[in-house]
Amino acid sequence: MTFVVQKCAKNLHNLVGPSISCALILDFSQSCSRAFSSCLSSPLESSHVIRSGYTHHEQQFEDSEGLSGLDILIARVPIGVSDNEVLQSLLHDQACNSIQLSSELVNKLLHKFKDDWKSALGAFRWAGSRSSYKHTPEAYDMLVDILGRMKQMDKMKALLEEMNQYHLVTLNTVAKVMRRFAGAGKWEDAVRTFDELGTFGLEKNTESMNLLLDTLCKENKVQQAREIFLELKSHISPDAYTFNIFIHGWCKNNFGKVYELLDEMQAQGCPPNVVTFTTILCSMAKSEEFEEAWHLVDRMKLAGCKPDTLFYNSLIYTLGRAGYVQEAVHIFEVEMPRTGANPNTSTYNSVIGIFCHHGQEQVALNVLNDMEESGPL
DNA sequence: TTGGCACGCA
Repeated sequence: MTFVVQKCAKNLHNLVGPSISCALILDFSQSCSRAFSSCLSSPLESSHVIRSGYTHHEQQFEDSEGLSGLDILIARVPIGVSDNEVLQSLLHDQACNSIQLSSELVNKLLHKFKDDWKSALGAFRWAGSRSSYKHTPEAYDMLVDILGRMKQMDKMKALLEEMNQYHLVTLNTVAKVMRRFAGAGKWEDAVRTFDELGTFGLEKNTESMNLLLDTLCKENKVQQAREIFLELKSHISPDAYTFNIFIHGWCKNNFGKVYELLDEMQAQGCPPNVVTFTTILCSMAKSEEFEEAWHLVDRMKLAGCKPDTLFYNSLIYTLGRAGYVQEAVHIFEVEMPRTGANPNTSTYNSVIGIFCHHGQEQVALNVLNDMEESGPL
């Protein structure tokens, strides 16, 4: 929701100037808030709502008891001390120890401290020490992610071992651990984690292999991913996901390899699908390789691959960037309805952006009106 | 488990 509001705010600002757009933005974002009020239950979205100034929604959808408990806890966590000091401080705090804990409250607490691993870990240990409370697997996963993001790799590994003792490690946990290792420049540790999957009671199969390969490719270790894949492929068969992960990886630095892989996919009986083509098209548009992009679109048509909304979004964006306004509009107004691909928020935003960029403010406003009346909200 | 969005900030 916040994205829609911000984007529309920007578009409106461009269209009608700051003073008028403020009123429109307020009105529009409030209608968005109402439309999305039923979705406002996660901590992330709630905090966005507060920042936007719509505190009444927050209060409406929070458990009032939970909120006050959360407020007390946050206020009682000392700043700038070790995780153990946080734990000790909370243990000796009467107000905290009379709070009724719930998994929702603990999740919100961890979310609040997502950028402060000492507070997160201290508060997590305190909650876990309460006799009537047992941590959920989700809370463990959140803490794993926080520690990894803050580059506390040893603490993250220790927590993983602790989870393993309680049989709480899932593929989701391992995925977070591998991503955080790779993000910290320790891709070998990510591979090691995959190798040790069996010790967590998990299987090395196509799904878990894809997770590892995706992690490596997203960290620009495509060549390493490729070598690992060549070793694994005799035991684990690849699928369309596997190939598209590599397509994405090579798209960031090597179109030659992308074309090689397209041929390989065909040869291996795993032909390129709409995800494959969308990935490549996006990448070509970003590097302004428009001629290549049109060839790719032709290739997709020849392959009989059915376009979907995300593909059209990418195509509209590409046409817009190449200056083909009429062609982009044609896709939006004719091709998408014809093929039954429903426009989503991004589709509208792209079209509005193209008109704004070409000085056609009134047309952009008309599209915005359509969006409010019959759009994807 | 594959294709995502936008913003502001440093």
